[in-house]
This record gives sequence, C-alpha cells and structure tokens, in this order.
Amino acid sequence: MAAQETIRVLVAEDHHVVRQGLVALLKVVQGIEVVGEAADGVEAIAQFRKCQPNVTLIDLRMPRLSGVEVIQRIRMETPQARFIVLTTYDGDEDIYRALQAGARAYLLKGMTTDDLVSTIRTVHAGKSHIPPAIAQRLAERVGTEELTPREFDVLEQIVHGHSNKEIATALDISEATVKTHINSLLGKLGVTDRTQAATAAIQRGIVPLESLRKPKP
Amino acid sequence: MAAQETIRVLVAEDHHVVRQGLVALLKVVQGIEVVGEAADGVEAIAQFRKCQPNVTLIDLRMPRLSGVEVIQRIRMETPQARFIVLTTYDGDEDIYRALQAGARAYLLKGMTTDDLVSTIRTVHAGKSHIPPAIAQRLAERVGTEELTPREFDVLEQIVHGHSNKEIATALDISEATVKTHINSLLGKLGVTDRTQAATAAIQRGIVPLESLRKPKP
DNA sequence: CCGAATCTCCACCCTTCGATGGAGAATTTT
DNA sequence: AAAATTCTCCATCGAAGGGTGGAGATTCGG
Repeated sequence: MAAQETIRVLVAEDHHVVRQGLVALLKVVQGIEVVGEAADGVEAIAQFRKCQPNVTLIDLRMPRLSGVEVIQRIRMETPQARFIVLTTYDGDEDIYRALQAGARAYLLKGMTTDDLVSTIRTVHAGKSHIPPAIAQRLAERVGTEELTPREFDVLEQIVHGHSNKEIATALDISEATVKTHINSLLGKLGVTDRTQAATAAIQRGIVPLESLRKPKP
Repeated sequence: MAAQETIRVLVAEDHHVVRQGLVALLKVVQGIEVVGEAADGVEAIAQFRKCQPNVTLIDLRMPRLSGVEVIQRIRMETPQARFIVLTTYDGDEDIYRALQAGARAYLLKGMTTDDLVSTIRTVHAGKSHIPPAIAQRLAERVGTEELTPREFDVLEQIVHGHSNKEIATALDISEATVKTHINSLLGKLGVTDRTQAATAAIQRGIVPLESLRKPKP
C-alpha cells in the first residue's frame, strides 16, 4: 500500500481547543488532509456540501444542531457519507442514536493519535470500527424497550428531584398515574427505585446533566 | 507594552487531542511559549521541576495524580507557582478545591483562543481571573458545610442506588444510623430527598459519574 | 371494521424513607 | 483537665414511594 489517494476529512467540533488539536494531529499524517472545519451543526452541513469529505469527524453535542441530526440530514442527500463520532463521555443513548443514524465509528476524546488515524483509515475503507467496550454496551441495549413520551416526562421530573405529588401537578395528572408511569419506566430501565432511575438517566445521557442547574431561585 | 519577556507555559492534560490543541493554539501566539507537556499528574510535577514554567495549564482529572494534588504538591516547594485549571465540566467541587489549592484561574475547554491567551497573560501578571458564572457559584458555596467522611460514604451508596437497608449492611451499621447520616447530608447539600442528593452529588462532582458503571454482575 | 397492541389513567396495600429528639465517644479549645 | 464542639450512633412515627391489578382511549394492520 504505497501510493493511495488522500483521505479528505471534515472536522465538526464546537470546542476550539479540541478542533485545533484534531487538525494539528492530522496535519502531520501522510494520506489524510483536513479539508474543512465546523464549529456547530449548521456549519457542519454547509461545510460538508462545500468540501465533500470522505470522512467526517463529528461531535455529538454541538450548538444549533446536534451531531445526530447532522448525520441524519447529510445522509438523506448523501447516503454513502462516512462519519466518526467524537464524544467526551460514552453515554449509552448517544452511542445508540449516532450508530442508528449511520455513524461507522465512535471515538472518545481520550484516544491516541494511532486510534484516530487507524479509525479514519478503517472507516474510509468502508468498514466499521466500534470499540469492544462500546459494542458490548450496545449489545446489552438490544431488547431494551423505549420509554414512552409520557414516561420520559416523568423521568425528567424524577431526575430534577421532584416528588410524585409535584410531578402530578406539573404534568397535570393524578399522583396514582405518576406512579404507574414510574413503575413502567423502572422496569424498562432495569432499575428498582427512582434514585437508580435518576442516575441511570444521567449516566446514559437520557437526561442531560446541564438541565440540572437550579432554574428556580 | 512592546517588548516584554516570553511567558513560559507548561501544559498538563491527559487527553492527547486537547493537549495538542492547546499547544497548536499557543504556538502561533507572540510572547507565549510552551516549554513542556505532561499527560498525567506525576509527569506534570516532573515537568514542572524541569521546565520551571511561569504558568501551568492543568486538567483536574488526570491519571495517577489529580490536578488538585499536583497543585498542592508543587505549591509546597514553589508557592509562587501560577496555575490555570482546565476542565470540561464545571462541577462545583472541582472549582472549589482547585482554587483552594491555589489555582488563579479556571477555564472550560469550550473557551476561545482569546480567553486562553488573555487568561494566561492575566495570571502571569499575578492577577486572578474567575469567570462571573463560576464566581457566583463559588460564592454560593460559602457557608456550605463539608460532609463528614461517614456522610460521604452514605452519599456514595445513595448515588449507587442502594436502599437504606443495603447501606446499613454495606457500612455495617444500623439502618437508623444510616437515616441520621442521610438527614444530615440532605441538609448540608441543601436538598430534601435522596434522589436530589444523588443528582446533586453527580452534578457537583462529589461522586464521579464513572463510578456508576455496574460493578456487580 | 375489528381485534391487537400500546399508551394513559386510577385505587388499594405494604414497604421504605425522612423528620425528630436524644445519648455516648472523639477531637479540639481554653 | 474541663468545656465545647463535632462526629457517630440509635428508636419511634407520619409521609412518601413502589407493587399489583385492572379499565378506558388510541393507533395500527388485517
């Protein structure tokens, strides 16, 4: 494998430092060229159209449009587009949704340069590359039922520390109904009480940690 | 301010990509030179001794030795050392401990290049630089009591979703005692039930999210 | 159009949790 | 060494949470 074509890469990542790091790392690599950068989801789509990269490195959490949405939209017009998802924390939901949306690989930001480069090459070659630890977690997720919209509402309230009575008031339903939803979502999450539900929701990224900031002073 | 001496900077950060990004960003800045890099806490101390930087950029979460410990140790032998703390997520505890330990400034990884450069200059000039949002949170923290070791044990168990009975067994105390500790820590955290305690603990970084991975299959 | 599946809702019982009040041991202050 | 503070421990009681079973409403495929 001596003379092969250069892989065109687009870097979509809102953290300046990380984006610069990726660009700097890839600049010294033979056969890979960063042809575009984007700092949010909307920009990512625009840059994709303009640069026509072979592989797109994309952060899941970005302003304006999430990484998952970007992947979905781009794949509607360019189904063969290849994505490598970047994220700091490996929450279950993010992995699942991104891979569902068509991402071929998943990298944590703590990766090594070798990880990065070999993953780009692998994905460009049309193959997928899922780390064992993540593949396992993904497998565990199979068979896990989805939460209904209402159950999700209740879970969100639980994570925010509300009592059943408060939840009932907030959602304008009876307390008994709240309990039913809770019972149902406890089963689906595979936990036995509301505290476990709350930590599971945070850990899996079902309810974002940022939403916890005290909104009632 | 035309001709001023070059600021010598040490970058201590375990994420390769981020470290590379910082170095790349600073490389093009006049008057700032990266004189060393470190990928964990132990290395950070060694590099500090070797490079004698004016300012050290340091991540709080690092292998082997945490950023806070590194700051404490270095300041024992070099009290005038200046630190800028880096972190992805602005948890209360991290901020508090790092500033207690002697850090002069606090930067989120989503910062701009201007933020980075001006903060380095400010800190090198001997001043502190705390973002308003963080200063406010820090102020709120004043008057907040510390958790006792035992209360911390109980809180950790709560976050892991254990019932009072399970906690009693795990810590080898009576269930009634568990309740006392809970009552006490609820007050100190400013919350009203265990679920709020759990989310607060995670959000403030008192109990790390990583510790939630199922450890008993 | 009708059954099947699913979402949403509710009432009852029992367990667990949180509040309160208080006592002995350990640490620090004076 | 005595006093004061703080940590640790415990029992009882009302309130909140979770388990169970079932009913009306909605959506979907045959």
